[in-house]
Amino acid sequence: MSRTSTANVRLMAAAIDLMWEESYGAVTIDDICTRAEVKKGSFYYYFTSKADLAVAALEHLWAEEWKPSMDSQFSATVEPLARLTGFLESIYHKQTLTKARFGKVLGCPVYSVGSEISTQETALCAKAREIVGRKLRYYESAIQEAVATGAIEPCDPVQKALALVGLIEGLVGYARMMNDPEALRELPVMGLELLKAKPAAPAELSRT
Amino acid sequence: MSRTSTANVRLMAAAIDLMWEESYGAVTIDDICTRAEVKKGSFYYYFTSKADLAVAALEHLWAEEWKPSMDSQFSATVEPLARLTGFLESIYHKQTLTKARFGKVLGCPVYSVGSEISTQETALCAKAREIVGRKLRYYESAIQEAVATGAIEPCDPVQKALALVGLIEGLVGYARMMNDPEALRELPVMGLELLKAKPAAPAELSRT
DNA sequence: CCAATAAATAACTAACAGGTCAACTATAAG
DNA sequence: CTTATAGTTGACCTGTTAGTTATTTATTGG
Repeated sequence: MSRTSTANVRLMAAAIDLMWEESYGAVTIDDICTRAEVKKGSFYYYFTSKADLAVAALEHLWAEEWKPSMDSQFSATVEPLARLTGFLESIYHKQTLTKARFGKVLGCPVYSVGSEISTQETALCAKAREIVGRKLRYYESAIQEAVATGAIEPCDPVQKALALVGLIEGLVGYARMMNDPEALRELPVMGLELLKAKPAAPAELSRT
Repeated sequence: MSRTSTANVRLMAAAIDLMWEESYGAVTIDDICTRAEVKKGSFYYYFTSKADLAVAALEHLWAEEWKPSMDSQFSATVEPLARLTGFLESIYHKQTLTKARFGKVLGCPVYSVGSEISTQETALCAKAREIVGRKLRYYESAIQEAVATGAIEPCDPVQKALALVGLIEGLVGYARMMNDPEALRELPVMGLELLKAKPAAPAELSRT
C-alpha cells in the first residue's frame, strides 16, 4: 500500500464548522478546502459533491461526538427526569460557550442544515432526519421511564418527545436568530412544565 | 410622471415563494427574475442586492398577509385562550394545504430564512427578528389575558410566549424536515399543556 | 531498498452568478 | 399631442464556482 491520510476527516470537520458558522448554502467547496487545507483535487478524490461530503460529515459528527455525549447524559445511572433536565441545561451551557468563543450563537447544525435543504438534497435531508430521529429516541426512552417512575404525569412518550424536540430546537433556532443564548436559560423549566413533572421532591422527604 | 409598475411587487412575491420552496442561499437573483418575469436590469432598478430585496419582501409579507391574518385570529372578540388554540390549529391546516399544493411541507419562511442567515446578512436578520418579535407580542397579550381570565395558570406571559414560539417554530421546522404535516396535528394540545390550561369547561357546566 | 499504489497537486475548463450600462419605451400629466 | 421621466431591456463584463485530469509524491509492506 501507500500513505494514509487524514484529509477526509479534515474535510468533514471543516464542512461541519463552516455550515454551522454560516449555512449549507453559503459555504462553497473552495471554502471547505481552504479551511481543511486540502486541494480541490483531493476533495473529489474523497467525495463526489458538497452534499455527499455533508452527509458523511453529519454521520461523523454523530458517531464521534454526539452519540458518546448523549450516551453519557442519558446513562441509566442517572434518574430519568434528571437525564432530561441535565441535557436541557447542557444546551444552554453549550450555546453560551459558542457565543463566547465565536461571538455568535450557532444553534444546532443538524437541525439548521436539515430544515434548510429539506426541499432539495434528499440524501442529505435523509441523514439529518435520521440523526434527529436518534435523538428523539433518547427523549422517548427517558420520558417513558420517568412515567414509570412516577416522576412525570402519564402520557404518550412518543408524543411528548416530539413536543420536547420542538421546544428545544425551536428555542435553539430562536437563540441563533436573536444571537442570544439567554433565550435558552429557562429551557429546563419550560421542559419540565411541558412534561408535567410532578411537584419535585418525593413525599417522605418533603418536610425538612 | 410616466408609467407605473408592479415589477417590485412581483419580485418580492417571487423572492418569498422561492426562499420558501428552497432556501435563501439556494435562490439566485436570476431565479427570482425569471419567476417574476422581470429582467435583471429592472431588478437592480428596484433593489441593490438579494438581501435588500429579501428585507423588503419579508416586510411586505408581514404587512400584506400576516398582520391582517394575525389581527383577525387574535381579535378581542375571541376568548384569549381560543385565540391561541385557533392559531395553533390554523398552523396545522396551512401546512397540510401547502403539502397538498406543493407536495412539500414548507414551514415558515421568516423563521427559516432568519435562522439560516443569522450569522451573515445583518439587515435581513434584523428584519426577521423584528417580525418574529411582532408575533411574540400577539402571544404575550393573549397569554396575559388568559391568565387574567383564569383560563390558564398564573405565569410570566413573556416567558410563556417565548416557550410557545419555540414549540411552534421548532415543530414547524420538524414538519418541514420530515415533510410531514402530521407532526403538527397535536400542536394545539401540546400548546395547551405548555400553557397549563385549566381543566377545560367552567365548574358550573361540568356535570352534564 | 524497491515497487505498488494511495494520496496530493497544479493547472485547467465551462458554466454560472452578480453586477453594470447605454439605449430604448410606454404613459401620465399638462 | 407633447414631453419628461419612471420603467424596461439586452448585451456585456468580471469574478467565482463546480468539476476534471495528467502528473507527481509519499509511504508502506514485502
